[in-house]
Amino acid sequence: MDQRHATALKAAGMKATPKRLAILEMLEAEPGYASPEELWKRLKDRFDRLGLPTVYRNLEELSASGVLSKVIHPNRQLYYYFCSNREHHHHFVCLSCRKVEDIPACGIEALEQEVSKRNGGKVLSHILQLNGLCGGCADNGEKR
Amino acid sequence: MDQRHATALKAAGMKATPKRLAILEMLEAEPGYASPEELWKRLKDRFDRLGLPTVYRNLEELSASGVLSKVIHPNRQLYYYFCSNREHHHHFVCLSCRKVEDIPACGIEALEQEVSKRNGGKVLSHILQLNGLCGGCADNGEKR
DNA sequence: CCTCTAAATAGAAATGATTTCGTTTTAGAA
DNA sequence: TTCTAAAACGAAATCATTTCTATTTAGAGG
Ligand SMILES: [Mn+2]
Ligand SMILES: [Mn+2]
Ligand SMILES: [Zn+2]
Ligand SMILES: [Zn+2]
Repeated sequence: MDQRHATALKAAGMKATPKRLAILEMLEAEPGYASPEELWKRLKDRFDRLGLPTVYRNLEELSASGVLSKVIHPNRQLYYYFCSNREHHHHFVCLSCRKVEDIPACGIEALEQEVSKRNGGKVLSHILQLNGLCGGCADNGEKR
Repeated sequence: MDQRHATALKAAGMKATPKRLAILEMLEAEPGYASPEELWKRLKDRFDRLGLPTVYRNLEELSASGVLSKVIHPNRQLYYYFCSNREHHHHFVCLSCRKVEDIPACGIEALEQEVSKRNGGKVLSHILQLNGLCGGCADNGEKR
């Protein structure tokens, strides 16, 4: 049992079930993001029974509680990844190999202030994602 | 017939059909974003026949050619809006009243360079969106 | 260790936004 | 006016995601 993940789950107010731990282990081992169905196919060998809705539900709950992160993908399907960096930061996502890399800083704070000042609005959240090709994929002619 | 929109369509290599012009007129009059079905319901009175797939198709094509913009919405459904500012810029989207406001500048360029330099990757596109409540909605206690 | 209960899961079925497809209509070039 | 590729129709399909009800289980409390 991975104590780190069990602790993270408890901190999020969630029970540390074997299936949740398995999902976290699998996504942590992954360098990039994965879809619910992919994770399900790879995990269901390790359990007598594992429903696809359970994977969907847990990924969403884990994402909502901040244990996992969700990708905003052009195809509008759901993908999740694991990032242990608790600081506020953003990610570079490779659309070819799915690798997710940290972006150390962003100038969002200035933008938020600008919005508040100019329009009187309130920024509740922001999305900043760079899409492209990572070093490896840019070298090959790959695309997509 | 709105010559500006007809010209924009021609510039995008698309035929200036009455339905496309109607979609553009309606979205331009809108202060915020709208869903395909909403637009369809409001437009089909003005045409003997107007199919929902036609609205979906045109919105997607207009978005792909840059005449319209697409919202990245938390509920993962499709929404589009019209913005005549041809400069590269981003938007503040109110999740309550759907208003879309321009964000004059962003610090993305520095980030892109950082990514290219550090990881050797190539940024093909980026998503930057601030979600929240606009001035009017922040005043009332509204949410959602 | 037991007990107990709210939380988690199973799995079949439903959902519904979006897309597909074969046919018909039309914009606009010639 | 003619002609053709593009656009639109609209019923049907798609399929990722969610819902629902019954069953199981994590873990708090004793
Ligand atoms: Mn990260
Ligand atoms: Mn704009
Ligand atoms: Zn890559
Ligand atoms: Zn608002």
